Amino acid sequence: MRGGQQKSTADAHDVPAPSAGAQDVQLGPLANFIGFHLRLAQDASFRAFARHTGVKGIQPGRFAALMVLHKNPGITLGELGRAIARDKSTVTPLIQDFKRRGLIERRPSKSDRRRVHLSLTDAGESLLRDLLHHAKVHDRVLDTLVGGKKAEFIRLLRKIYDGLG
Amino acid sequence: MRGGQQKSTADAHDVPAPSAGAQDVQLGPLANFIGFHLRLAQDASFRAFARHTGVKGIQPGRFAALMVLHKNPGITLGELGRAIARDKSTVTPLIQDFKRRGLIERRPSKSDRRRVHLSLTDAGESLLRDLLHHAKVHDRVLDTLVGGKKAEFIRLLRKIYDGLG
DNA sequence: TATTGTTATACTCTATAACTATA
DNA sequence: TATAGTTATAGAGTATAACAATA
Repeated sequence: MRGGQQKSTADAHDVPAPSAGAQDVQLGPLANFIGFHLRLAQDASFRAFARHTGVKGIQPGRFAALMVLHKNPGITLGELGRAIARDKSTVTPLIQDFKRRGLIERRPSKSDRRRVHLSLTDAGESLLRDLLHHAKVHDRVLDTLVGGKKAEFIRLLRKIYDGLG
Repeated sequence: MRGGQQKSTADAHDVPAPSAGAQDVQLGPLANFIGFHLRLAQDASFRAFARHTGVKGIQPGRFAALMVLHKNPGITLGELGRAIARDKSTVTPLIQDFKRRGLIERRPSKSDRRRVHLSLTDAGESLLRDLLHHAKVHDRVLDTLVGGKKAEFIRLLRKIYDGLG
């Protein structure tokens, strides 16, 4: 949360864990709000993921973008933005950064010269594979925490973002 | 979430909904990652909440801080930071903003003159009640989406942030 | 020496608006 | 007129480090 996010937490002191030291703090109605717990869980998940991959300077949002590029070679900037729910003006600098790092190729469309088709380079694919490994390790921890309820849990999460969209 | 969030979305054009227009986009392993869905759900929830309360310039993080202040009058800045999992240097400007808006009172501790005890003013309590109303409306939507699985769902979210902390 | 809170600073993510070039 | 992408700019949220006051 994507928010707002934070700097590289990979080598940071020790970022306070959500709810750490909050034992003696009263939460009131908050404790019964799905949105509140959703925020804490996402925050924790983000930080944990960043501990794995932050070293590479790639955070969850970037990772998702790379994955979309991998699975949809030739996608345009606008399509990518819609896929990851970000404005095109947010996607442009992201793409520029990827380009600067040699992770993607830009191929101008022949049929519509306004468009640019994007795809991962070998370096991009390689980095993605590496990130995927870390992401799997990370998500295995989440899997363990969620236990046998994973399918149900994802179904509910999906209902939330489909329902609120 | 993380991290970084966005500007007041209350009166914005129409913020792209997560996964909107992503129908034809392939997600690959992402589709099976809890962390990915968690991020989308939190993003959607955040935006929906901001649609309700963004007008007041209060977003989920602020709301949570106000609630903690309400339920724990006299709490210190550091304690508040630990409760909402944010560094003290993040909390200071937050508190200053609350103060500027007349939402809180600062009472220097007698026993330890480094500390400052914080509590909501009448205006702060009033705003909180108002926000609480909006939050309830918002969370009722989430409740509906999640259906009878709410307790289980919150339990899993809590396991995630407790387990990753 | 250690802790509380402030300040200075910097970085990431995000968006709106205005623009260029195409269509 | 409408759309794809860029640029300029701004704001929110976050953190690290250095600091002053106090313990």
